[in-house]
Amino acid sequence: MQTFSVGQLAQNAGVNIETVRFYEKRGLLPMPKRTKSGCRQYTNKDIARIHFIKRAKELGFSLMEIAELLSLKINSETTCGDVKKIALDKLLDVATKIRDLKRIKKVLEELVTVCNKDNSATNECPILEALEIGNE
Amino acid sequence: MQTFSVGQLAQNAGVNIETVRFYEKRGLLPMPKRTKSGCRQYTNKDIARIHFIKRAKELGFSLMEIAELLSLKINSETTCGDVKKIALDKLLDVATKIRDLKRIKKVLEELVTVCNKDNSATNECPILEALEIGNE
DNA sequence: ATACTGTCCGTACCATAGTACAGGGTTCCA
DNA sequence: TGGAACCCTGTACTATGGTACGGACAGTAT
Repeated sequence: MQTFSVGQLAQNAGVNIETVRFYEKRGLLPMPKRTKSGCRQYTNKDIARIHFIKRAKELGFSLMEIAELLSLKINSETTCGDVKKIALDKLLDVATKIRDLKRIKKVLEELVTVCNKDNSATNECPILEALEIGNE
Repeated sequence: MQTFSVGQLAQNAGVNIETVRFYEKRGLLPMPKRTKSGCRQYTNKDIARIHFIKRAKELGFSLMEIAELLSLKINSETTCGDVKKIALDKLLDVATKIRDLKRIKKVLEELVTVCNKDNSATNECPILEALEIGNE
């Protein structure tokens, strides 16, 4: 089976070498086999694992949560329901973030629309005023 | 005019005392007047300013950007257009964040829907499988 | 042989947004 | 007059997700 050095793994997986070691320290990557001279030896599984980590990060999981997911995976005593629960929690988080950002977006849009005078002094800028007045 | 100690300001504005001093260090709050004994003396304006900061944070501005907005306000040479530009930039950011999160949400929803077996071992969990297969 | 590249490890550092704490001084009230 | 409660400063620490660097080996190329 093909093996990779840490540099090759990093290249293939699209991360930094330092990041690979960082992930290892954080328990996201298993301690790899070493060559006689002590260099890390990786396989395709490790590339897949880094892809998994990147994908999970895209999905809004923190490294700690990803470590959790990966440990669930290793420890097969846990059920699919456990994983589902984590995903559901995350779904809730994401939904909340979207809701909040939409509110933010709306205010910004209103502000930008109002702010049409390009050369008025800022002490009468509607953005600042709106933010100042708009606090509860 | 009524004045407030740093503790009272923190209380009224809903932040920590340390945060008030932290904001001062970062240039978000002006250096306040001091009593003879050296205690900071704040006014309603400072409360409003912290509300402004909190509001702007809610709107997705970083402390650095907020400092920028606040300095624009003080320095009246700058125009409303400058402020508008910052807000427009932020609007773009926010729109991107919403788009990404929606994508994430969709994937999570699909995953959770698929994951209906509550007692299957994790080595056949569709979420983990989907994440592993789902990398490009 | 020696220079170059890659890897090793540990440590320190980056930004962000604070929080905590040590070791003092001040103010207030009984 | 003494203690509680507040304030002062500066520094160090938290978490997150890495990045950078120094000094030492290893393997390869010319």
